[in-house]
Amino acid sequence: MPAITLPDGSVRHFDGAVTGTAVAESIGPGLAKAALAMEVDGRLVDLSLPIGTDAAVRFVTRKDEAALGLIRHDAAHVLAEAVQELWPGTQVTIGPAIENGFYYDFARNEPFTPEDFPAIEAKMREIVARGARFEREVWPREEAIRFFEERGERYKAELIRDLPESEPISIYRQGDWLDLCRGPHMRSVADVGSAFKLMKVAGAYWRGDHRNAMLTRIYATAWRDGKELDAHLLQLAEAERRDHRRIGKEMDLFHIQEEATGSIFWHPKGWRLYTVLQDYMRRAQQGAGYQEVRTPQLVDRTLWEASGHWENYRDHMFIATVEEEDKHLALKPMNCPCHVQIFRHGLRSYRELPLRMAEFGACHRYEPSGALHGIMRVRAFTQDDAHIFCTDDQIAPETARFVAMLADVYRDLGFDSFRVKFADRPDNRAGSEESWDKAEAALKEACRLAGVEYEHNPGEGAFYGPKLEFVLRDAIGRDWQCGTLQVDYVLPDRLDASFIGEDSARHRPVMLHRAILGSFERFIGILIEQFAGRFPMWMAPVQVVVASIVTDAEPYALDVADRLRAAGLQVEADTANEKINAKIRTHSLQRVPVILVVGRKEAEAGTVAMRRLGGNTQEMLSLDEAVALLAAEATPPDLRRRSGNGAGAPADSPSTAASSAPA
RNA sequence: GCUGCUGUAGCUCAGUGGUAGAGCACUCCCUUGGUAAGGGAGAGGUCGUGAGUUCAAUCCUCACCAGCAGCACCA
Repeated sequence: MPAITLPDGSVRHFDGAVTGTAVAESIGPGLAKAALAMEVDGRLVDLSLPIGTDAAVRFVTRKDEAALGLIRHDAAHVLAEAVQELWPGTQVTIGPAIENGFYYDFARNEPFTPEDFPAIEAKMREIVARGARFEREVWPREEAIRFFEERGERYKAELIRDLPESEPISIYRQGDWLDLCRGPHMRSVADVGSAFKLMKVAGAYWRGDHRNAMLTRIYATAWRDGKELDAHLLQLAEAERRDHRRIGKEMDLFHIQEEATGSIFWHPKGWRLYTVLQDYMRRAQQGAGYQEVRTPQLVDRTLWEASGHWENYRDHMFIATVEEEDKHLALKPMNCPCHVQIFRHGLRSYRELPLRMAEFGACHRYEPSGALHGIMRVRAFTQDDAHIFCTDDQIAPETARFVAMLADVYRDLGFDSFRVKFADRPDNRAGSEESWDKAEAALKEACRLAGVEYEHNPGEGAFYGPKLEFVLRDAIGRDWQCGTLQVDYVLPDRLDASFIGEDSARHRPVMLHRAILGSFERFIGILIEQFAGRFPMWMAPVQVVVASIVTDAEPYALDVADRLRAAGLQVEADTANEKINAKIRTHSLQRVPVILVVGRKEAEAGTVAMRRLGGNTQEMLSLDEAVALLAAEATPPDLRRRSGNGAGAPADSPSTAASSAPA
């Protein structure tokens, strides 16, 4: 006599086990028609599943977000059926729903190409139109293995073999086709609908392990209706429009060429961006009590052996040798061992702790060729790195202090919120279990005291310690992991760092590795995409262009540019033999935030006609007013706070620069 | 690194087994124009690199390099 509790709190009683379908029908024909699956006590299951005991039931309809996962998973089955119908002999493996869609990995000698997509999509639509019902069956394990092996589906057979004994072997049929699957599924393939699209083909290792065979994967996107599909495709187009590689080219910020793959040639405008950001970070660090240092690029392998990096990352290090000396020097892949060298140069007192040592550390790592990506993933990069040498007791306050600094920086750089992840011990790690216990507990406690809430990210810590990962969300909803804070008991021990305590005895400091941007290269890539190249005034590589209308106004245009330059602005004068329309167009496409137009009128009156990027109106200002206004807008947010902008201005008053950024 | 795709002018791209084309950008000339492209002329490429097939290769084959997508990696 199961009693079914519905989300509105009402309870329905049934004589004996009852399927979800029957429950839905008892509620009403509308729901019976709309229900795709149900949640029984919070677990998503097939409507056909009989409910034998009291339970809370919620029906999932197409309106429900949860329908997305079902549609995508069912669509994956439809894709697999379509492919096997078109190319018999292709082996199926797995095909999960993922963010925005699904994929299916196939084993086939001949890989698929996008040219195959129309045929596959047509076949999928045919299968959806057939509308076969999903039927779940539970098979004896041995029979299932034999069945798939006889059909030459050795991957499926392997999957079944590796399922735990307790797991029932469930098979879903859709018409003549069937697949091993945990479920749940909707009622029939017709529920998949038509809002799906095959996106790309790619290789993928069987079970994600690079030692295994490479399968051929088809990615697809699937949604509840065509409108959602279109919105998603639009979002992809938007991401492409913002691609930092495209914008970097368009705005002449940087380039990369074959002779230095993975390293960046920064052009003047890109380097301007870089130095503005670096200057800002330098001020932020000074304000937060860091001491800046600079350490060697080339360091003998013995130091990397001592630190443990040689053992773990030797293959990813650039090695330089000198024939006369039989020495192996490594281009430093990171800064921490060098910072320890400064720390241990001379006796340290507990009075010096916490000691915050910062470096814009230029590092080189031999990244695998397939990992390189524009300026986001490179082989030569500069970290906004720092190490805090402190005692156990100082971990919590230093964590709080760091998180506060990081939040300020992110806000100034145009990111209002971030998430935190807690990454704990990885499989491949240095240090004893005890030290890991201690480090993880200390970091957790520090988060608690600092009021930092985090998600768990198991097994993703650094090899020497657990870490907090700080994740930004950009203007179009993408996440970027940038900041990090890592607790390290291992390195101070390996490199024998110590300080003299109050008790006159030697003690080991803890090291906190931390970064806010991560690397300048990657972060600038993120900024380019975040702003789509339309930087706030203070970051813009060219802040103002003075455009003359007629030759007579040329001397005045040059004067105006000089005045702005003297006020510290990045300014260009455009006195080319072009119409003003063409100049406006050129500099708007270059995403220059402010264009000052000067003709005869302005030259005579000592004024400028100001036009802002994204607007199509002009404002007439005297030259003095314009210089004062633009210089104020171009002031970095931290300096604006410092100068106070008048007494009593709130520290976090919205910046004019930000408000002038185009919508 | 793995799988697949791509590589032609500064940029975006077309094209052919008989040694190349467009638009934009660039240079010069005309034009002095008031808020997203004024007109004309010119210059610019050993078709990623190296081998092979062929009477003949930018085009076909192979290798390498680089880029793109995904996977794997990311101290």
